[in-house]
Amino acid sequence: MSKKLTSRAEDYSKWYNELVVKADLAENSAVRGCMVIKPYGYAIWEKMQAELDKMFKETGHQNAYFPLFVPKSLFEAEEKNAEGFAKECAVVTHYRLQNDPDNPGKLRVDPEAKLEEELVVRPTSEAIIWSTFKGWIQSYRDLPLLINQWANVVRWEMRTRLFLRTAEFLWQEGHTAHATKGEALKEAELMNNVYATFAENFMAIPVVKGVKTESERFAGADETYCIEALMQDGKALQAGTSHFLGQNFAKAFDVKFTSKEGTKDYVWATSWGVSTRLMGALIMTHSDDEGLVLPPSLAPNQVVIVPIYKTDEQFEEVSKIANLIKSDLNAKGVSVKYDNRDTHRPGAKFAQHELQGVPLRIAIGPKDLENGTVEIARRDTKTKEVIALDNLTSTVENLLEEIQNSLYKKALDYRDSHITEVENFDDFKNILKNKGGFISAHWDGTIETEDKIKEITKATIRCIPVDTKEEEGKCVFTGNPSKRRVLFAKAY
RNA sequence: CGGGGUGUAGCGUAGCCCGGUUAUCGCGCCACGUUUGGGACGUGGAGGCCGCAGGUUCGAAUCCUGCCACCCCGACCA
Repeated sequence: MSKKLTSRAEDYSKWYNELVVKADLAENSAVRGCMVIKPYGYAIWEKMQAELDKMFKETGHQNAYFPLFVPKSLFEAEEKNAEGFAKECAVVTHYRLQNDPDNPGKLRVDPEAKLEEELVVRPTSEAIIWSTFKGWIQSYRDLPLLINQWANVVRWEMRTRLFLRTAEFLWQEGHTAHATKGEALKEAELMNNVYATFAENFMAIPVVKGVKTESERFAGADETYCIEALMQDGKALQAGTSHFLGQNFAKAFDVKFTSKEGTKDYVWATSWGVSTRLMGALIMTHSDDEGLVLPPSLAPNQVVIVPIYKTDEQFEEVSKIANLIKSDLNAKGVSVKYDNRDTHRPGAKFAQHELQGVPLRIAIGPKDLENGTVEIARRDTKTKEVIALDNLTSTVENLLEEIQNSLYKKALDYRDSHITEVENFDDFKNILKNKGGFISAHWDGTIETEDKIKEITKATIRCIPVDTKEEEGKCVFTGNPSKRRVLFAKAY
C-alpha cells in the first residue's frame, strides 16, 4: 500500500475508499457487501451513539430490543412498506445444515429442515415492532409510547461502499405511538430537529432540514422529514430521516386504543433513524488529502502527545512532562493519547495521527525541555506553534473549541456557497455539471416532472426545505406555476 | 440481470500472447546494529496448492474446457 493518499481532485471516490481503509476505520469483509468496522472507526461510532442516545433519553425515549427476524406474514402486513423493501430482503428458509453425502467434509442445507414460514432478516423493524406494540397499547394511558432500538439491519444492495451503503449496517430506529395526529407529527419533526442539532453541534456538519417529495418518501410513511448534507464533491447525502407514519401501521397491525371518552381509534405512529452512514458523512465533510479530519467532539483521542528523544534519559524526562500534561488535560475532560511507542519514529507518528484525524498534536523534545515549551499542531489548519508549558491546558481547551467551530464554519461556508438558485433548465444543467451542490429551483409539484428531471440530469429533489418562504414562481422544467423552491442535487 | 475486466506471499504487482533453470519486484513482516524535531538506513531472514476442478503435453502460472469469486460501468437503493 502506498503511503500517500489519492488526492480528492484526482479521484474523489478513490480518495474516500483509501481513506477509510488507511485511517483504519473499516475494511471489506469476507461477506459480499458487508464491512468490518475496525476499533478506531467503531470508537467514533460509539461517540455518536453515546451522544444520540443521551439526546433520545432527554426527549423521553427508552431503549428496547426486537428480533432480527420477521416472519414473512408480519412483514407483508403493511403493503407499501413490504413492497418498498421486498427486493432487497435476505430471507431465512432453513434452520439446519448436514454433512453432504456427495461431498465429504462439506455441509449442505438439510432439505428436511425447511421452515414452515420464511423469516425475513429485518431491513427495518416497523413490522415486528408494531406487531409487538399491539400487545402494549390498550388505553390512552399507554400513550405516547416512545421506543428506540440500536440494531443492525440488512438491505441486499447491488452496489456497496464502506459506510455509505453496505448490505448490513448499524443504526438506531425510533418507533413511537401517539393518541393524535398532531402529536405524532410533532414527534417526527422533533426527532428530525434532534438529528439536525446533533449533526451541526456534534459532527460539525451543516444540514438542510426538509420534507421528502412523495416519490422519495419512506415506504409506508405519510410524510418523511430529513436532514440533507452536502459533501465536498458537490453531491448530497441524506444523513437522517424521520417519518410520520399516519395510521398505516396501526391499521395493518390493528393497534387501537380507548380514549378518555371511551371511543376506540387507531394510534398514530412515527419512526426515525440514523445509521453508520453518518460515518461516511463525517469523512466526506471534513477530511482532506492528508487524511481524516475529526471534530474534537467525535475524536477518540482529542490530543496526541509525541515524544522526541535520543537517549533513554531524554525519553524519561519527556515522558514525565507528557504524563503531567495528560493528567491535567484528562482532569478537564480532554482525551489524550501519549504515543510512547519506541518502535516508530516521530515522523511516522505524525503522519499516522494526521491520517487518523487527531485534532491536536503536542510534540515534546530536548529543545522543549530546555525552554519549558511544547510544539502544538492543529490538524484542521495544519498550523504549528511553540507555546509555553504554563498555560497549555487552557490553550488546548480553547483550541479544541475553536477547531470544532471552525470546522463547522468551513463546512457551512462551502455548503452555503453551493446552494444556487436557478430559473431555467439550461442553467440547471449547467450548474449541476460545472459546480454541483444544491440547486434551489421552482418545481410544479408533479411526480412526472421530478422523474423527467431525474432521467435527464440524474439529480433528484433532496427535500422541500422547511424554512423556505412561499414565493410565486415558474417550474424550472415545465414553466407551470409553483409556490416554493425545492432543493435538487445529485445524491449518494 | 446486461456489458467489460481481474484472480500470482498479508497488500500491490512482473511473468501469460510465444509452455522449459530455484516464479519477479516493491511495501509490509521477523532478527541484529546504527538511528529518532515530518513517513529512517544497512545486513540477514521468513513467507507461494500461481482462484478451484478437469484436460492437452515429456513438462502448465503460461494453452483448452468447466466452475467459483471479486472489481468496474448500467438498472436498484439510506
